[in-house]
Amino acid sequence: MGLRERKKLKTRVALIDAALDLFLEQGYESTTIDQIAAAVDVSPRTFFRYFGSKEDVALAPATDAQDVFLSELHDRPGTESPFTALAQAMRGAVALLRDGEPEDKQRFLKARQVVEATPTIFAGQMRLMMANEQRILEEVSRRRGADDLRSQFVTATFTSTIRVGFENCTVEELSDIDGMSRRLEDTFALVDELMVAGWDH
Amino acid sequence: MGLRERKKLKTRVALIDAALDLFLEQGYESTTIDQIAAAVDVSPRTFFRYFGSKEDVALAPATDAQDVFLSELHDRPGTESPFTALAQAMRGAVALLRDGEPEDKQRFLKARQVVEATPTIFAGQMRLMMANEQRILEEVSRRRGADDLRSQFVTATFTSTIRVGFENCTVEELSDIDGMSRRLEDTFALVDELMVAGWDH
DNA sequence: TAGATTATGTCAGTCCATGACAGATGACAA
DNA sequence: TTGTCATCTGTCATGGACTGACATAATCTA
Repeated sequence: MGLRERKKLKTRVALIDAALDLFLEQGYESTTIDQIAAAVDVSPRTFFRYFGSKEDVALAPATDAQDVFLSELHDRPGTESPFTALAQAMRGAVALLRDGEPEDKQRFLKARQVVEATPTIFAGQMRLMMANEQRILEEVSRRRGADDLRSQFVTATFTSTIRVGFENCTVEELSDIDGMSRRLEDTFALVDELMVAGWDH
Repeated sequence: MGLRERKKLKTRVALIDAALDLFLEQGYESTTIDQIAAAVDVSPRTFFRYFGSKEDVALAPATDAQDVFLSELHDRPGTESPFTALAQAMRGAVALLRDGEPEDKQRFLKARQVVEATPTIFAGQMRLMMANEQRILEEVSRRRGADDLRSQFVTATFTSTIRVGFENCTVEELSDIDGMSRRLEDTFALVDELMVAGWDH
C-alpha cells in the first residue's frame, strides 16, 4: 500500500473520529462541517471528497460494520437454513468487533451513541439497513430457492430482530459489546420460540 | 370553521398537491421550494410556515395516514389479541382510504410513488414508522400487560409486515388500493402460518 | 528527474432553513 | 359599521450544507 493510499485512510479515520467527538460533545445539528474540517486541519471542501454528506460521516462505522456482516454471510456454509446463516453471520461480525482493535470498538460504540441521540441519523441508519436488506434478500432467496413473499418475510424478520436487539439498550449496554451480544441472543431465542419449526425453509 | 381556518387548510393541500406533482414530474432533488411556492402563489417563507422541511411536504399524506391508523387502533375492542387489533386497525385505515374522497386517494398514491422513487424520502418514511412504532408499542404492551422484549418483537413484526406488504409493489399495484389491500392480506396470512399459536399473547 | 495522476485548497454559487420585522387580513366586540 | 386585536403573510438578511471549476501541491511512475 502506497503512501498516498495510507494518507487517505488516515485522513478518513481522523475525520470520523473528530466528527464523532464533536457530535457527542455539542450535538450533531450544532456541529458544522467547518469545525470538523478544522479539527483535522483540512479544508471543508476536502471533507466532501471523503464523505458525501454530514450524515455519511456519522454513519461510516455502521456502513463498515454492514460490510463485515455481508462478508461473514458470504462465508456461511450452504447447508444452513436462511435464518440460521443470518444469525451466525451476525454473531461472527460481533465477534470480529469484540476481538478487533480497541480503537475500532470505541469508534463503533461512539457512532451508536450518536445514532441513538439524533433522529436524523437514526433515520439514515434505517435507510442503510433497507439498502442492506436488498442484498440479504438475495441471499435468503438463493438459499430457499424461491424469490417470493416468504423470502421477504424471513429477511424482514431478521432485520427486525437485529433492530430490536440493538435498540433501547441502556447506556451501560451501549458501551459494552458483550451487553449487546447478550441482548442479541435473547432476541434470537425469542424468534426460535415464537416461530413454527422450519419457518425459514 | 372560520374563513381563516378554511384558507389555511386549502393552502396546505394546494402546497402538497403542487409539491407532489413537481416531484413526480422533475424529481424531488431538482425541485426547489421556490418552485413549489410559486405554483401556489405563496412566498417561500410561507411554505416553511406550513411544513418544517421539504421532506415533510412529501411525507404529509403518510403522516396523515398514520394518524388515521392510530385512531382506528384506539377504537379496537380490548378483547382482541395485540396483533389482531393491529391488523384490524390497518384494514380499517385502508378501508377508510378506499371509501374516501377520490382526491385523497390520488394524493396518497402519488405520495407513495414519490417515496418509492426517492431514497431520502424513503428514509424519512422509515423515521415516521419508527416514531409511530413507539406508540404502537405502548398499545401492545397495554394489551399484553407487559412491557418487555416480546412486546417489542410483536410490534416490530407488525411494522415489518406492513413494510413488506406495501413494498416492492408493481406500478399497477401502486396505483391501486385494492392491489395493496390484497398484498397486505397475503402477508397477514403468512404471519398466521409461520408463527406459533398465541405468539402475540 | 520529468511528466502523468491524483489529492487538496480557494472561490463562487445554489439551495434549504430560520429569525426579525412590517404590512395585510380575518376575527370579534361595541 | 368600525375599531381593535390576533394571526397570517411577505420581505429581508443570515447561516450552513453542498457542488462545480480551476489552480496548486503532493504522490506516483517510467
